[in-house]
Amino acid sequence: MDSVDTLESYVHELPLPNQVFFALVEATARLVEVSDKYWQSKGIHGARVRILVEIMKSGGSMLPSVLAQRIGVTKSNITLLLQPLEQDGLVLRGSDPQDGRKSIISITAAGRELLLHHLPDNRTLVAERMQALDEQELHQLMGLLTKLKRR
Amino acid sequence: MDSVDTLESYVHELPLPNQVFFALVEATARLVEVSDKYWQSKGIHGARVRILVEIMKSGGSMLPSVLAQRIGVTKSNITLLLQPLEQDGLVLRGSDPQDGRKSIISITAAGRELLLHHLPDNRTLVAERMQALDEQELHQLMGLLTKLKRR
DNA sequence: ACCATTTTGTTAAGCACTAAACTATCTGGC
DNA sequence: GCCAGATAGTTTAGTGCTTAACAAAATGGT
Repeated sequence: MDSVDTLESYVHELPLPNQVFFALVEATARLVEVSDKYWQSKGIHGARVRILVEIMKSGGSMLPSVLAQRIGVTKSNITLLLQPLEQDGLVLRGSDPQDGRKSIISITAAGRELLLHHLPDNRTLVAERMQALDEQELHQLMGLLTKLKRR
Repeated sequence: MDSVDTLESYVHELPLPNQVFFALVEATARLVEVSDKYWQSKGIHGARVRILVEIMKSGGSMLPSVLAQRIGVTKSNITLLLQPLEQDGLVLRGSDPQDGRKSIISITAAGRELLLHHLPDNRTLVAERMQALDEQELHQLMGLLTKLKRR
């Protein structure tokens, strides 16, 4: 078996772990697309919504740096994402009296309004796409993903 | 229970399908990062490797348009991805004598070389990160993902 | 045989993100 | 109390992708 045959068969005969990897990527991409398209259709920037949600989870206000870490983007990106949010009055920027470097970002009434208005629909939409799995299967999947994350 | 409490609890008490959704996104992002970092460390553009693999899967040559569809990017992106591949001599652009619009992209010996040299390592790396799951669990996960994709 | 329509690929402009360099502020060791 | 280093956030330049407008070539109905 020369190298040509080796490569040819190699790209076709995928080991199980790699098969699962590609299946994960594909399945997730489809679901993310559903969610993204929702926000897109409403003219809302999905990543900005995640900021609002994260602020809510932290009790209504938090630092840009923590925000960046939680959401998994760079601090420079957070700067760029916060600008229009502030402009649109969805978040408010305060300053930490103890530390002049820090900005305390808090969600406004308008920000909460946006979440209240759109988040349920978005989540329902995503949940609908998961209906292929029943509750027991969802728990099973959750367990496997948790295990995968832990290693 | 006023709207403030509603939103506050809402962001914390995530329904199971949405929990699973976020777990999927997170787990997949980690795995993709592993693979991406590999190509990055080798100074190779990951998306371009996917093109080479896809050409191999199609028997050594294919059209840019089909490539775009298989890989899941736009045709304009394929144009941009193919340019450096051609420049580096990893693919070759031929023309279809039957249809002057079409370009037939084929992988070169150098392209095959690149795959032979790097693909096994990359796949091993990804597979290692899946070792948290045994074979039975991998089959289980694969089954759930397939079911999820089908609907 | 001709022209409207479709298809293939490229070009141009723009968007979301990153990495690196920078500014401003704070901290700890002396 | 000072200053070297660390930390928070911004700015700038660049990357990878998309959408929209485009050019070239093929197709099909009349």
